[in-house]
Amino acid sequence: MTHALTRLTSRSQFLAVAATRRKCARVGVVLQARARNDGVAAIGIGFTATKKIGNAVARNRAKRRLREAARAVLPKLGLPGTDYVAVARAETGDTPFLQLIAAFEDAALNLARAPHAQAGGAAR
RNA sequence: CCAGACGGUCGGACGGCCGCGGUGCUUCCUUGCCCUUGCGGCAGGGCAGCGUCGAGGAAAGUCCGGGCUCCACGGAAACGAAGGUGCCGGGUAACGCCCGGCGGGGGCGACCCCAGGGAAAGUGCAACAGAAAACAGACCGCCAACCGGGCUUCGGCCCGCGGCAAGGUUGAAACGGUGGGGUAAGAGCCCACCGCGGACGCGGCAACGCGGACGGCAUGGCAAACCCCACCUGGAGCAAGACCAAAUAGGGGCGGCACGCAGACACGCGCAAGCGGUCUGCCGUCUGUUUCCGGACAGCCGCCCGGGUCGGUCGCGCGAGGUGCCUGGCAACAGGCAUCCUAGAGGAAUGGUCGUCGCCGUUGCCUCGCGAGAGGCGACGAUACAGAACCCGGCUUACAGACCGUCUGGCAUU
RNA sequence: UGGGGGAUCGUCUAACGGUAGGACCGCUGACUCUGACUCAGCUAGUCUAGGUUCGAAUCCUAGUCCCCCAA
Repeated sequence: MTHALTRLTSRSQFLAVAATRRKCARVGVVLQARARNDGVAAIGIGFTATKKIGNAVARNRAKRRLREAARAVLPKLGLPGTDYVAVARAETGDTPFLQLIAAFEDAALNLARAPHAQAGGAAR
């Protein structure tokens, strides 16, 4: 089954995902996840690249490659109703693309195995 | 052929597969409004299909100049503060930019570099060294002609009053330089040449250049020290600004309901129960510091209005525009004609990936050649700087490489 | 995006345009049986590149990096 992808844009959305502390780092990508628990099945995805990656050209290129990887992976392996944030790393721009996709898949599966409800409703 | 100078152009190509943004048309779905209720009209949204367009020479740094928008000011000018610019002429909407010229410096040369106004308006600065660092002065020195004194072997010697600024030393810099005359020794004291200043003449729009009577050396340096002079500048910035406009809270208005308890009444309506009215006491909150006393507010629901946040729309792509030709001009540039319309995103599109090729470097093999080398095939590596964010004119900085034109120096050949 | 400020030994700081000074740290030596304290000495710096000036940490220009403010 596949689900529609919606883009995360605002700072508050990124902070909400980061606040769950659920992340998985692989070569070329750090993936964060947060279950929204709002009944909407769509998968949210946001991309970010820090200045450590390089200049604007390098940052945009890293985000574009992550978008392509997310488009290939998340409709199959992403959990419905979950927001993901993909963080670019220094090697994102020149990792072979198949390797980048494999890393993305591995990270998505790893986050899917972890206890789901606890991570999302963690407002303590 | 080698080395170099200047100006300009480009800055990977093609093809699969999968995608993104704008826009036009079409089918379908959908929201709101309007009515003449119809596969109606208007405005908008969405999926899909087809067509079409989609980063740069610096998009960068944000160092200048403008457009545009809002704010301030009645208009204009002058003065002042603060900041900036600074040879002359021209170009430009404007500029700290560009072009041409002048002056100074560098290079054999093509050519390159220079914040390059004023130091006789004033204030100030120059460590150390040195006698002295800017109204000159005299440390080491030089002199013994004049005046005075002393000694004397009668040649002269010494001292004082003095004269001098040539020589020495230091320094980044020492009050013109060289030579000769002159003198007691000296000194532009005199002369020649050089340097400097320079009335005036000539050329040039001007900066300035050429000549130069005469002067007799004056006016040392620093203004990217303060400063003086001339000229320029109101402030903020598209996150400017304009419009539409949730939920919640609060403001204003209208309507409806509610408007406590007890007591009294000769009040109104009603047959009555009762409802309302007036008065007194009590109760809630706030307030005048407290009491007394006085004042104010009272709750709920619905609708409307204006402000306004999240959000959205516009601003936002026809312009000091590009290209070609002609005309004027040394040029920057200007004018005319023709022709073209060419990105508009919003965490931010213009790509991701694969293949083939090109280009460059290293290297291996083969062929040709006496040789320098040339060609072919392959392997590996590299393929730059960098992403519009309101727009335009400049400057600055970054950049693998490729190409074109003009010119200079050298070598060879004719 | 716009505005403002800064850069000096490893760290924190001084320095009218004239030899870059101090404190802490580090190292060496002395003192001590040893360590600490103390004393003496040493090492080490003007962000980068140009320019003005006789001379630049200082003045000017360009660049690099950092910090702060508004939204």
